[in-house]
Amino acid sequence: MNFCLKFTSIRIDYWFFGCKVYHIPKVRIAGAVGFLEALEVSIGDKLRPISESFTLKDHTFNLLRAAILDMDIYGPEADLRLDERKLAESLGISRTPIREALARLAQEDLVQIVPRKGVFVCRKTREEILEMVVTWAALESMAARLATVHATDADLVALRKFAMKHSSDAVRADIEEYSDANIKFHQFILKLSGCALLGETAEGLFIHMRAIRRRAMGESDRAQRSVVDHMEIIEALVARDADLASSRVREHTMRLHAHISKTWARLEILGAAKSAAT
Amino acid sequence: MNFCLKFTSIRIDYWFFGCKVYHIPKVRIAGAVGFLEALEVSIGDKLRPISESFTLKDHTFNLLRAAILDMDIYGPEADLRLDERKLAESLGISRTPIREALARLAQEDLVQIVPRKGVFVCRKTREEILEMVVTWAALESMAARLATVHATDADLVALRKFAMKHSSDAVRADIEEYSDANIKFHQFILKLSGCALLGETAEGLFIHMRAIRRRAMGESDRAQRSVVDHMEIIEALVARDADLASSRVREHTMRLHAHISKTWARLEILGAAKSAAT
DNA sequence: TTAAGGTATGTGGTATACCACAGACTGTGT
DNA sequence: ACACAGTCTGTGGTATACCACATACCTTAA
Repeated sequence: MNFCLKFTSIRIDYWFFGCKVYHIPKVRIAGAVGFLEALEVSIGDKLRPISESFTLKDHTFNLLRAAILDMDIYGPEADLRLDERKLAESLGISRTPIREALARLAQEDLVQIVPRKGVFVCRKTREEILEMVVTWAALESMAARLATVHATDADLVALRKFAMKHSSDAVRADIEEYSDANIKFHQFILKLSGCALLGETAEGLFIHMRAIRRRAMGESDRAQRSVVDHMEIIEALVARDADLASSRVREHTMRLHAHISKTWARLEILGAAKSAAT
Repeated sequence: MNFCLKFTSIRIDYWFFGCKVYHIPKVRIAGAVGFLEALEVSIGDKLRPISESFTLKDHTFNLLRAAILDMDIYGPEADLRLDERKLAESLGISRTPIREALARLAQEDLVQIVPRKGVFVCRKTREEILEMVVTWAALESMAARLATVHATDADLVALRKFAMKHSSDAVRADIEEYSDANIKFHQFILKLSGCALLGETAEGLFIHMRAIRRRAMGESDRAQRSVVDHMEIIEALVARDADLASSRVREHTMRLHAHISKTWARLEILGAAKSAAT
């Protein structure tokens, strides 16, 4: 007993505002059993819109972005140079899509393109990092304010559960683990705001913030303090107190700001070398 | 009597962190008068570092950006299509730098590149605009908070002077004029924060906000209300009251949010059509 | 030995040719 | 009339060739 899938036709006949309207035919299953002839199964259900117009430049962009995120940007021996031709060769594609990806990365301030000199991954100066922290604080404190209105009780329960689950990491001084959870906590709040743009805007800062938070977390008793702060933030959200939630989030992040401002001097030096190279 | 400028040499001999260290020679002015031989004038003072590496792609980027800003994006008959080849022809350059400029614009969400369909200027949906207003409010209210610390008294005097100078525009219902001044007022506050990134981040939203504010300004008595709000903001800044300044700025911008939310239905329709086309 | 000049090489910038696909148009058999 | 299929043109995507400039290196004359 065998089956034969027979397509009478699959054609694109109409376009509606740029969206394909396929003619999905019924598939007749012609087999040994007569009454199966009548059985018609639409395969349309199993057809996804295909990989929506995959392009090398987008792929390259995401690839490079992820690669930069993984790099130890602030390591003393980090290779900050990106060679278009080498990238092209190792990816097995031409320079064109790579250049467009790099152009986008440059727009995001992730890399700096210096004509006829090279493409360099951007290291941020201490001042720039401090400004990122401030901007992050601005976004997240607004997010907390909105969250007191838009978050459901269930959301907040989930947030508290998440925070408590990971508080033990901080106690165990499992920095690496807690650091990731910490970041997710803040992204959680951004999401609860119901304003996607807040999260998206913060996302651009996030790449650098990730390295920063991780580094700061290990210093002094910041992890323990962080746990307390987070709990207080949750309390304010649960109480639906917009002003309180907003200011607690802001102060929490600005404590990171103060910490960096006081503690980190080395970055300033690195930054100075970098800006001199510009 | 004639003079002859004789360059003994202008050479680039050393490179320091990518920065040229020129050998700027002394110029000997050889003329009829003997003692002029001894006179040495450095022409180094008149040498600017040349137009720092001008590139077509950057130029095109700025050009297109400005052009889009000038467009009546939300007009019913606006031509949202950008044709790479036509742009290339009218600018007299090839497609390559244009594509890279477009890639950057796409990264800024100013245009949308649809493979094999076209490049389209992005119209924002009403929801997206509302989110931009919220994000703007977040940034500017933080800026106001910082401004209470970082702005000098002179800065605030200048701000007040600026606001008062243009308040008459609002009274005269000179919307176009006042609208521009209004935007500058807000950018002024962002600048006074001393945190450049806040301003830069807001700049991305600004292109759309400009069209929005202008449009909203003409509706109901928003211009008059705006003048009052601005003055109250200035008072709070002068009083160095961070919480008050911050919340007044936020509430001022969120009033725009509420206004748009209530009033604008047409954009929703336009937006729907646009997103259907995606 | 030193410094001015020439030269080779590597880099990003640009122009161009060609591709695959979108989607409208035309024809053709029923 | 209508469904179906072939075809043609326009679009962005990609590969490639070549350019001008940056810069290290070599040559040569003082």
